[in-house]
Amino acid sequence: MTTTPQTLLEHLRGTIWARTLTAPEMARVEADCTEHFVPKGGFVCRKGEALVCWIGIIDGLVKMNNFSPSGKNVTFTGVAPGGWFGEGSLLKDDTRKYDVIALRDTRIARMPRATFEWLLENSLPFTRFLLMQLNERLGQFIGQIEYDRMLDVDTRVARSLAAMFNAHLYPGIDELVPISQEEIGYLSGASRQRANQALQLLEKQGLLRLDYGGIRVLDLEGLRHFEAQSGVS
DNA sequence: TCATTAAATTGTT
DNA sequence: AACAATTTAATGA
Repeated sequence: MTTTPQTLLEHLRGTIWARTLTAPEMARVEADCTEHFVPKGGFVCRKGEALVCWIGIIDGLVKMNNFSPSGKNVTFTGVAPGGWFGEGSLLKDDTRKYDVIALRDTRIARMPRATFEWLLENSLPFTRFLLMQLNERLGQFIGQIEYDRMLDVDTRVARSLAAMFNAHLYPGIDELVPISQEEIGYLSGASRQRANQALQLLEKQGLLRLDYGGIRVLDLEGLRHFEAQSGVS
């Protein structure tokens, strides 16, 4: 089983955006990126911190705590191995708008801001990747604003998983993500029991399959558009 | 290689 | 939250 990338370099070469870079561009990325370890429960970065890096997840799992301007709306977004985040604040030359917390022991990669901006100016495919990712996030937020019944745990679980797989699935990586149901509970703000219940519902609908220690996504679109059903059909 | 044990994860109450 | 059942990982013969 090839579950986790072993080295920083291997991971960088396996990401979606890296595959579109030229050799010289890739060489600089590999030279500039550094690897860091964050223990379970630790902060990858905190709200209000100065922005210095674009951060990617090599191994482990983190959650982003996003606060809406109104202050109360706390939305959990998980980032799985292969996902990168922080570009929004980097582009706006702003401080971070959220806390990022490791749900388990996690290894992260940090790309210095200068490298990020250099890529942005020199690589069109990289820019295109960022546009796609920003658009995905925007769609998430709109969805959460539009439906005020986002209280449905089933829906939240489905959306959380779909969001993680957007970044993870494309390059033909495994559709199996090693994440325990307890961690899914953390991500969607529910108890483990409730997460289990939601997952079983989603499995019944053929959107995913439950494995020991992991989830296998069968229908990403279905997950993304899943809505809780009020009645029996 | 196979059997036993321990640890982690999951399903249920 | 607590319990039982199941799966994986680890250990030793």
